[in-house]
This record gives sequence, structure tokens and C-alpha cells, in this order.
Amino acid sequence: MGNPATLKKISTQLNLSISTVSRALKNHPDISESTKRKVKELATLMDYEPNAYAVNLRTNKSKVIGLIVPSISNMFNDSFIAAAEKEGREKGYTLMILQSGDDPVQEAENLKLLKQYRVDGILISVVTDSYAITSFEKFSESGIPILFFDRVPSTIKFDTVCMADEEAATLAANAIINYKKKNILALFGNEELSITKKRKEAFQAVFDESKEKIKLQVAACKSSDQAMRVVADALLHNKPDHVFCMSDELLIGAMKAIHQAELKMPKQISILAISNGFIPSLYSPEITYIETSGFELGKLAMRRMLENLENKTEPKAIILPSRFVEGGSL
Amino acid sequence: MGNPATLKKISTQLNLSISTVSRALKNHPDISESTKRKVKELATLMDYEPNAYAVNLRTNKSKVIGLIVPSISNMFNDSFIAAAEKEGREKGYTLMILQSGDDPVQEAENLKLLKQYRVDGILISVVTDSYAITSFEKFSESGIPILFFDRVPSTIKFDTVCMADEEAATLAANAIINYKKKNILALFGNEELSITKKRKEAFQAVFDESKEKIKLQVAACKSSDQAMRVVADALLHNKPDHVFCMSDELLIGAMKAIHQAELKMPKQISILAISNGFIPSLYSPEITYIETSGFELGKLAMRRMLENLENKTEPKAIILPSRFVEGGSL
DNA sequence: ATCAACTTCGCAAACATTTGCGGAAATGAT
DNA sequence: ATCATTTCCGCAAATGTTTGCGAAGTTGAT
Repeated sequence: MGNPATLKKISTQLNLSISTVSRALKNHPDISESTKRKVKELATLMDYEPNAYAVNLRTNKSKVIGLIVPSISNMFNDSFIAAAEKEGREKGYTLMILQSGDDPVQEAENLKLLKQYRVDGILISVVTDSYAITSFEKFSESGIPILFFDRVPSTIKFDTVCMADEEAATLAANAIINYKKKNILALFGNEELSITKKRKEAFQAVFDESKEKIKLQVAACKSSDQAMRVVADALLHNKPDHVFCMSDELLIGAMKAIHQAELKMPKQISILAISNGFIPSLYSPEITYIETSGFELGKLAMRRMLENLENKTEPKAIILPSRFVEGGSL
Repeated sequence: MGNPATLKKISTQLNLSISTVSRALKNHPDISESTKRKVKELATLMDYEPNAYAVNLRTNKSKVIGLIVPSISNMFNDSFIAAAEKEGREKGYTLMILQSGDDPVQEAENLKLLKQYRVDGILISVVTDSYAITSFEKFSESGIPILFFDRVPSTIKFDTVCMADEEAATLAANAIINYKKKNILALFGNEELSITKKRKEAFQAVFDESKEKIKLQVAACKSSDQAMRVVADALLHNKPDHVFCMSDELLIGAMKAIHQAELKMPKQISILAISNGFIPSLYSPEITYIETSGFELGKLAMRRMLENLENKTEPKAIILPSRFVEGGSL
């Protein structure tokens, strides 16, 4: 007891060589059926499990994919992780998950660690998409493929998988116009993130091109609380008939203000959000939203990575289309 | 390029032996300062990172903790994971996370996989706490310590870390009585889980002992939707003045029904839940709750595991005390 | 009896690292 | 000059596994 079984222990007990035991367990044709049987029996009896470290050392493949996210506890990331884990597992890969906590230094350390573990590939959502990617370029020269997801640097040197940010915003804007909304309050997040810029520009572009006479007020909110205050204030003054939220965080704040004002959806005020769908389902009526599914993204990202592991291809930018999900708030 | 640097590559370039290089990088006193310098320079130049697999094979320590949860994408688990990752990382441990998807077979496979990777320890929340733990006992004989968290089997043979389920329920019941509620609807979850039983019994016990004349209606709900229907129905008929929810899931359903009935909190109806606090913060006023923090639990669990790794101690059952968090719904 | 062919298995190297031990060179003391 | 000590480094084994190659042993044909 204590130390786990090894090929050697099995081999000495059976008076066989290590190589024979190894081959027997792998159904190598060179080994006779009778010894295969004996070996396998003893192996299961001894609860033998191959030492992954020895295997990886020998084969130079770890069957582990590294995953770096700013934070695990975030509705988007966790569904991404869940999907990636599931997708990878089906092909025999496991996940090593690291948090960078919005700290570039920690992020760099994470990369080092994953390199030490000789992971076969890395999935990463960077802490900020504005800084230099030379460190990643240098890193990828070491032979470990990197795939960026969600928050991606703007370069074509790497595989990227992200949401159709512009498309989602355009979809949202068109829906709002179709529903004949005339006085709109649109909430956007941290303006330093490229995702915010993209969504905002696409959103506004639709209204700029529209012939309709529509009043559009755009607000940048850095937190849920700020969104609540902005909406509460707007409700008192310019009385919008529609509020658009580009993220769950903002939606939460907006809904608090709306509840406090005791407004009824969708009659007195209508809502549209960009979300993965969980938060919208908490309200009654449920919030209509443009879906950006972390789950789908995780599936796609892992799939792409595995594809690349099998036969290296050119870097590709994959964009996950978004779709309109009817709630009762619009 | 391509293959990562190794001790051998460094050693041949410098006309040194592998062992000297290895020692130089570790600041071994036997090595002169001048060669240390040379070695370190070349090492950083070549982006040398030790091969974790070779190290682990040699040292028989993996510095990896395995984590098995039914599902990652769940508000409780993800904060648990985040905390455990952080806590472990500070001591040089990383996490290998696996999902069992509420499937005992998958759970068994996960254990196998973690054994293959020779993880130093395993943190697990079992899919159901009612089945045999003999498999775990057998497994732990292989030398890998197991710690159960949240959903724990009832045995004293293992370390366990879980919420103070009875205490939380007792706390809740006493608070409700103190607030002079007289007609209470209490929602509990899946009755097959021991956590449900414990909470329910402790909750009811308080009312049984109470001298007050209180009407208590207890309902078992298997889903958020069912909770919504139960509450909606109760609101029409026995008109409770208070709703207690033992989980976030039930709270979500209850709140939908309450919103639809357009009741005001806490005047027309009051709410108390057991939660980690996220969902309660979404409403306005925020829901008062008894906190059961996944984050705290993760920290505790990982800390206990590392403690045990340093010097093996007797199995211990750790219980995380719960606390009352004032919202505005009671 | 000879040789070929096939079946079944073992030897040994390789993967990258750690570490006990021993050895050469340099220094110092006598 | 001799010996002891110190400084610095290399040899080699060990971790558990995979795999090319070769070597017995068996079988069958001639």
C-alpha cells in the first residue's frame, strides 16, 4: 500500500519484462493472448494506472491544455470553462486553469507555469487587450500554440475566437428601431476595452443611418451601481422608453433602478441586453437579449485548439455569431 | 526554436555537466559564483523552464491538486474554485479541474485520471452523498489524500469541509420568529440530498420549540420553476407574510412569483434566503440572507489540504460558520 | 536434417531531472 | 616538499514509461 503500482512491480511478479507488460496492456499484437490476460488481471488487481509524468516525459505530449482567465468566478468564464473542459475531455485532454486576476505580472507567471507543465496548448483571455503582444509572440516560439478568446489582441498572428461584437450591437440597434422606440438610453461599459468600443460604434452607426427621428442617449458606466444611478436619473428627467445594456453587469444595475421606479416592462419601459442569458432569466418577464454564449465560445475555442494540435494550420479568427432571444421585455 | 531548452542543451553549450547546471540554477553552494552567473544568463536567454514532468517523476511530487465538482458553471462552485486556486497558488500548487456532471461513472473516471497525473491531493464534491464510499476508501489507500467539501459523505474517515447547514437553518428560523412573522412558507430543495434534510429538520425544530402561534407551510421544490408555482399558488390562497428559500435556485423562482403578484418587500411580504450573496444582491431592495460562502469554503478546504500534505493528521470535519447578512427584504 | 518464417518476448536507450558520492584542483599549514 | 582542507565540479543511478531491434523458441515445409 502507499506507493502506486508500476510496470516494474507487475513485471517482477509475473516474471516478465517491463516492456512485455507495457505492450500487453496496450494490446500489442506481439504479445500472446494468454500473457495479456494474466497481465491485465494483475494490473486491475493492483489498481495500476500509468504514471502520466513518465508517459508525458517519454512521449513529449502532456494531454493538458492550459487555460488563463482574469477570474474564474464570472458568469461568462465559468460557462466557457465548463464547455472547454467537456469538449477537451472527450478527446482525452484535461484542463489546467489559472487566474491572472487582472494583473499582467501574474499573467506572465501563469504562462511560465504552463510552460513548465509543458501543456500542449494555451487558451487565454488577456487581462487587457491594449498592451504589447510581443511577449506572446516570443512565447509561442517555444512551440506551445496559443489561442486567444473573448478578449483578444488585434493581431492576425494567432488564432482567436470571440463574439461577434459588432454584429450583436447592430442586431440590438435594429431590433430597437423595429420596435419603434423613440427615446433610448444606451449603457456601455469600460471604454478602455476594445469590446466596448466596437459595440458602441456599431450601435451608434445604426442610429446614424436611420431615417427615423430617434433620441439616443449614450452613457458609459464602470459599474453596476453607476448604471443604476444613470438609469434612475434618466427615469426622472428625460424619461426614456427604452434602456439598452451591453452587459449583464449594467443590466443588473438598470433593473434595480427600474424596479425602484416601479415601472412595468415592457409597457412603461422596455429593455434589451447583450448577455449569455442567465441574468435575463431572473426577471419577470424575462429580459429579451442578444445572446453571447460563453458555453458556445468555449466549445469552439477548444475545438479549434485540438484541430490545430492535430495538424497545424494558419492562424484564423473565428467569430461566434450572435442571436436574438425573445424574452418579454421588448 | 521549437523544442524548449533543457539542462543538457545548456550544459553542452557551456561545456559543463548537467548536474552542475542543475545546481547552478538552484544556487547550490557547491557551485562558484562565476559559473552560476554564466549558467543563469544562458538559461534566461534560452527561456529555460524546468520540465515539470521530469521533476515530478524524479521527486514524486506533482504540486497539483485535483478538483472534482459536479459542474463548474454554478455560482457556488466557481467561487469555490477561484478561492481554492488562489490559496493553492500561493503555496506553489496548481489545480486540475474535472467535472463529473452528476454522473457517478464519470466521477470514477475522474478519479482515475487524477491518479494517473499523480496529483498530490484531491478536493471533491460528490455527485450524490448517498452512495457507497468504499470506492473512495479504496482509492485513498493508493496514498492520495482526499478531502470532501460541500456535499460530503457521512463518515469520519476523511477530511471534510462544509457549511454549517443546521446552524444556517436555525439562524434563519430564529430571525423569522424575531421579526414576528406569523404565516410562513418555507421552500426546500431536493430531498435526496442530506444537505436538504439537515436544513429542513433544523428549521422545523426551531418552530416546534417556539411558543408563538405561527403557521408554517413547508414545500419541497425540485426546480426554480416549481418554486415559482408553489409561491404563486400560496400567494393566491393562504397568503403568507414570509417566504424562506434554502437556496438561490428557489429564491429565483420565488422572486418571480412575487414580482408577478406585484407585492412590495418587505411590507407586503418578506423574504429570507440561504445564499452566497450574489443573487440576493440583484434585487431591490436586496434580499436578506444567511451567508454560505463558496469563496470562504474554497479557501478553507485548500488550506486544510495543504496542511495535511505537510504533515499528515487525523481526519477532521471542518464546519464553516454562517452569518446573517442584512438586506432590505426582512 | 536444414532452413525459412513466424510467434513471443527481452535488452537497452531515451525522455529531463535530482542527488549521493567521489575526485581533481587549489589553497593553506607545517 | 608533504599533507590536510577546502572549493568546485562530474559520474552515475534512479524515477516510470515507450519503442526499435534483436534473439530465442516454435512450427512447417522441403
